[in-house]
Amino acid sequence: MLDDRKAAILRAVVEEYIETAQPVGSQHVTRARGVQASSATVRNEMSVLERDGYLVQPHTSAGRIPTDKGYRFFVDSLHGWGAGQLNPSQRAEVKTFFTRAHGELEHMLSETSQLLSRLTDHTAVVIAPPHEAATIRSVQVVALGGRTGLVVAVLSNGSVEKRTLELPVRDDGEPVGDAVVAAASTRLASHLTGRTVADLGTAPATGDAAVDALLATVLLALSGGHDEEEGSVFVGGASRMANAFDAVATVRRVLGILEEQFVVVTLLRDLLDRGLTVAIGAEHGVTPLAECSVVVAPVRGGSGEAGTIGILGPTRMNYPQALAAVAVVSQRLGRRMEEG
Amino acid sequence: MLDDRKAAILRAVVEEYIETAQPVGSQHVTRARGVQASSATVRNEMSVLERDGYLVQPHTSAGRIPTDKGYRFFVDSLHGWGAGQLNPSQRAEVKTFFTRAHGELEHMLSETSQLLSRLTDHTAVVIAPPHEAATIRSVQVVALGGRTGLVVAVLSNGSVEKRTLELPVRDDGEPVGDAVVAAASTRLASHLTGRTVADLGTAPATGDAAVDALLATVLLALSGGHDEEEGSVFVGGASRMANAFDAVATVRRVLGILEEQFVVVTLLRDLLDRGLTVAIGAEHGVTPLAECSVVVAPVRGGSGEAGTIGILGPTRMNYPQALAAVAVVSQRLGRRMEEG
DNA sequence: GATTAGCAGTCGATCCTACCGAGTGCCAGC
DNA sequence: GCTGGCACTCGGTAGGATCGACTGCTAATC
Repeated sequence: MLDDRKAAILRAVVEEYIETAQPVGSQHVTRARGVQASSATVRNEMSVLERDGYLVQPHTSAGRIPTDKGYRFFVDSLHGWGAGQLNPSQRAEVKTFFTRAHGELEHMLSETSQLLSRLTDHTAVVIAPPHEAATIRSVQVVALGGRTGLVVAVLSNGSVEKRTLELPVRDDGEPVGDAVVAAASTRLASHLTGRTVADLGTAPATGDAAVDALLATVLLALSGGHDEEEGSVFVGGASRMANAFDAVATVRRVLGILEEQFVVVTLLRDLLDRGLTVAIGAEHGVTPLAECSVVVAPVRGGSGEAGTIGILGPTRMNYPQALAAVAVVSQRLGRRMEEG
Repeated sequence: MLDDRKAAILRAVVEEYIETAQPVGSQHVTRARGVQASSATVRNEMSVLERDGYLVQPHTSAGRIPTDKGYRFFVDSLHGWGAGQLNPSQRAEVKTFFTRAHGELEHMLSETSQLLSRLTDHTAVVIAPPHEAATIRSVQVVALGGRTGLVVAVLSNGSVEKRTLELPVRDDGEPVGDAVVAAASTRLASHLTGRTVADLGTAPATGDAAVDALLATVLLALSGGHDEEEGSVFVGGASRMANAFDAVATVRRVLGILEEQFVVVTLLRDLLDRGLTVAIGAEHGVTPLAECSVVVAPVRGGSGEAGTIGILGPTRMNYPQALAAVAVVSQRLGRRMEEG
C-alpha cells in the first residue's frame, strides 16, 4: 500500500494530467494542495511510484504520466472518499430532462444517451433492459403480401417484439388464408398472454392442421432471433470520440468497435457481472479499446430487470465527474422507468 | 464549355488527385492516357482552367487541385460516358448479400448500410421508405401498467408503428378497464384496416362514451408523432469518416452532423427532390459538410414509395466507383423489397 | 535519518538555415 | 499554336544551435 504522501502525490499527478494532458513534473506537484514537500522529495517519491508501476516517463527529462495502475489507485481512493458532484447547471439539465421525458421507451433511451454524452463530454452508451422477464400482453399474427407474415407481441414493459416469418403453404401451394391466420392469432393470444418470451411453452393443438403448423412456425420465430443486441443499444455522442484522441487511427479503431453493437453490449454486461463500475485501459479485455476507460452503472427499473448505461472515453477522463454523471443518470432513469 | 484537350486534362487531374491526394503537376498529366501534349502546353491549359475556376493551386510552385466546379465537370462528363463498374469480387459480395438477406426490414436496411459502406469505403446512409402510403393491416390497443397504454399498428409493408398514450380516466379516477380497451381495439381494427397512416379518418362513434374517448386518444396518438426521421435512418461505417480526413476537427464536425438524423434525412431527400445524384462540396447547403460529397439514389420498392440510400465521403472520393455501388445496391435493394 | 537546496545532465521542442526538388510562368524558336 | 528550355518559387526535409522543463544525485540541513 502507498503511504499518505505517495498517495497524495499520485493523486496530484493524476488530477493534473487529466486536466492538462501533459506529463506532470515534480515542481507542479508541489503546488498541489495536499502535498507538503519540496520538489526534491517529490522527485524521490515519484521515482519510487514509477518503480512500483503507478507512473511512467514518456522519456527521460520529462514529467510523469499515470499508468492504468495509477488511475486504478486514483479511482479506488476516490470511491471511499466521496465521488464528484455535478455542477448546478448540469443537475438542472438532468432534472428538466427527466421531468420532460415522455413517449416511446426507445426514444427516451436514445435521448438519454445524448444527455449523458453532453454531461460528460464523452461517448455514452445506453442499453435497454432485456425483456426476457417481461410478460406478453398481446400477440397478433398478420399476413403480409405473398408468403410473408408478421407476428407482433406487446410486452408488459411497453416494448414490442416483432418477427417476420414465412407462412406455411397449403397442399395446393397457396399460402394459408386469412381465416387460418385469424384462428392462429386468437389461439396464440390466449396461449401466450401472461407468459414470458423466454418461456413460450409448446404450441397448443387445435385440431386444424393448418393452424397448428402456423402456430409452430410462429413460436419458432418468436423464440429464435433474439435481436436483443440489435436495436436496443443507443450510442450517443460518438463524434466526441474525435476530441478524445489526437491520433486519427485511434479514433477510427474505437469508432469501429462502437459500430459492433454486440461487442459493446457484451463489454458492458461483462463489467457489471464482474461488479466493476470503472474499467481502466486494458482491464476490460477488448484490445482495440486499450486506450479507453469505461464507466458503467446498472439501471434498475421496477421490474427487477436491469438496463445498463455507461460512458466510454480516454483513460485520462475526468473520473469523479464521469462517475457522478453516470450515477445520477442511472438513478433517475431507473426511477423514470419504474413510473412507466 | 471546355474543349476536348482541357476536358481531358481536367479529367486527368481529378483522377490522379482522387488516387493520390497530392496536388497534380503538369508532368504527371502528360503521362495520363488521353492527353497528348507537352508539359508546357498542359501548364498553359491548366492556368486557364485555374482562371476559369476548375482548379486551384494550394500555393505557388505546387501542382493543381480540383475545385468543386472541377469535380462537378468530371462527374457530369462521367455520366454521359458510362459510369464505373464494380469489380467482380464486389459484385459477388452484393449478390450473395441480397440472396441471403432475410428477416426484419430494419435489420436488412441496417446491414445494407454496412454493405454499401464496405463497398465504397465511405460512410453509407440508408433511409427506409416513408410508410405514409402503406395501408394498415392490423391495429391493436393494449393497456400497460398504470395509465399508460400502447397502440400498435402493422402496416402492409411489414413495418410496425407504435405509440404510447395516456389512457383516459373514468369518473372515479381509475383508468378505463380492459373491456373498454378491448372494445376500442376491435372497433379500431375494423375502422382502420386498409387505411393509410396519413388518412386515419375520424373516430367512429360507438355510443359508449368511454370507448369513444379512448378511440379519439388513439387516433390522435397515431396521427401525431411522425417519428419517420427517428429509427428509420441507418448509418453504416461512420468510423470510415476517420480515414477520409486527416484533420480531427473535420472528422468531429462531420460525425456530429451524422448524429443529427434529421439533418441527414433532410439533406438526402432534398437532393433527390432536386434531381441530383451527386452533390459536391458546398453544393448541398450544409456548411459543416462543405468538405464532403454525397452520392444518393432512390430505392423504388413495389409500393411506389421510395426509400433512399447514399454515401458520404470527402470531395475527393472515387465517383465512378461510388456511383456504381450506389446504383447497384439501390436497384437490388428495391427489387428485394418488392418481393417483400 | 529524512528532507531539501543546488547542480549537472538529458532530451524534446523550437527556431534557424541550407538545400533539394517538384512545379510554375514565360520566352524564344520550331 | 506547340514545345523545349530557363529562371524562379516555395514547401518539405535535414542538420545544428538554443531553450527550457525535467530528472537524478550529492551534500548540507533539520
